[in-house]
Amino acid sequence: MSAPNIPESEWSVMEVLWEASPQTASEIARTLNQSKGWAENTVRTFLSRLVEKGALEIVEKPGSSRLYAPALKRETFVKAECESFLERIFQGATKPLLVHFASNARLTSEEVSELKILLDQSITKNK
Amino acid sequence: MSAPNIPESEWSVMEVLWEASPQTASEIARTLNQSKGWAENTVRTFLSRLVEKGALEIVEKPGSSRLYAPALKRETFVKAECESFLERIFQGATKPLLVHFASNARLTSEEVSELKILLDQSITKNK
DNA sequence: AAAGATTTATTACAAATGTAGTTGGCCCGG
DNA sequence: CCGGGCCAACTACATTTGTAATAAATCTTT
Repeated sequence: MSAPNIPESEWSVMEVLWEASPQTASEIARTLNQSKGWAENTVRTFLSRLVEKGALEIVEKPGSSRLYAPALKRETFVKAECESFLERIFQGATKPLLVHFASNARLTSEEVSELKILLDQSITKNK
Repeated sequence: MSAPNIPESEWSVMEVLWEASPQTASEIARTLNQSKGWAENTVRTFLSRLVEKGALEIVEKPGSSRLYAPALKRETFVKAECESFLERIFQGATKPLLVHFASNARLTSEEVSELKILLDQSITKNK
């Protein structure tokens, strides 16, 4: 099961749960009311949609409110989003993307060193 | 005027015009029919929507078909898309983004050298 | 000028997204 | 046992996106 496609507002809901889970709907709603000003029912709608899409799981707690938790790791979603972004904007070519972001980055020299190591490792580990 | 938000299919239309412009609707439609299988009217719909959004300009040619051309450079759109992506997925932090893509990249050593130079330049040019 | 071809404009319509409101149960404190 | 609250389910409704079809205007060619 790969990561389903998730629109922006639902993504915000996921973030809350990746931060801490499981949580009840009203906990999540409270958080998002603060950060986004969304009404409780709005959040509940997003929760349902996310469950339908298989992005969230419900933990039924007999006798008390349900708990929601991510069905997939953030990693997985990030990977999917990155791929589609790369495809969409840079025609799948990683280098121009790196050029773009590297040109606009503000990095410390430690960060740069770290990235250089990664780059070296990425040298044609093409076989 | 910053870049309007453009959905995926409209983006494809833009790509055609960034490749070569100006072009008539039917030329564009022919191209996209080949690459995407879209009907001529579909393409014409996207063209109108893009004009409304201010992403395309019409060059009226008295006595012959109109020509369409991008109102903004691809660059500008790419920049906007990149920013929102960075924000959305990496909370605005460029380094993790670079790490992600660098880790998955397949690059030649020339490309790596080039990128290293860019990285060096990005070292705290913070003042 | 009439018919056909081509362009442009208008309209359609379903699915997805953003943003809730309303209704029906169930539990708790009087 | 009754009224409030909270939770879950269902319904609502405007916009945007994807995907055109149809109608109207225009140009072109006998």
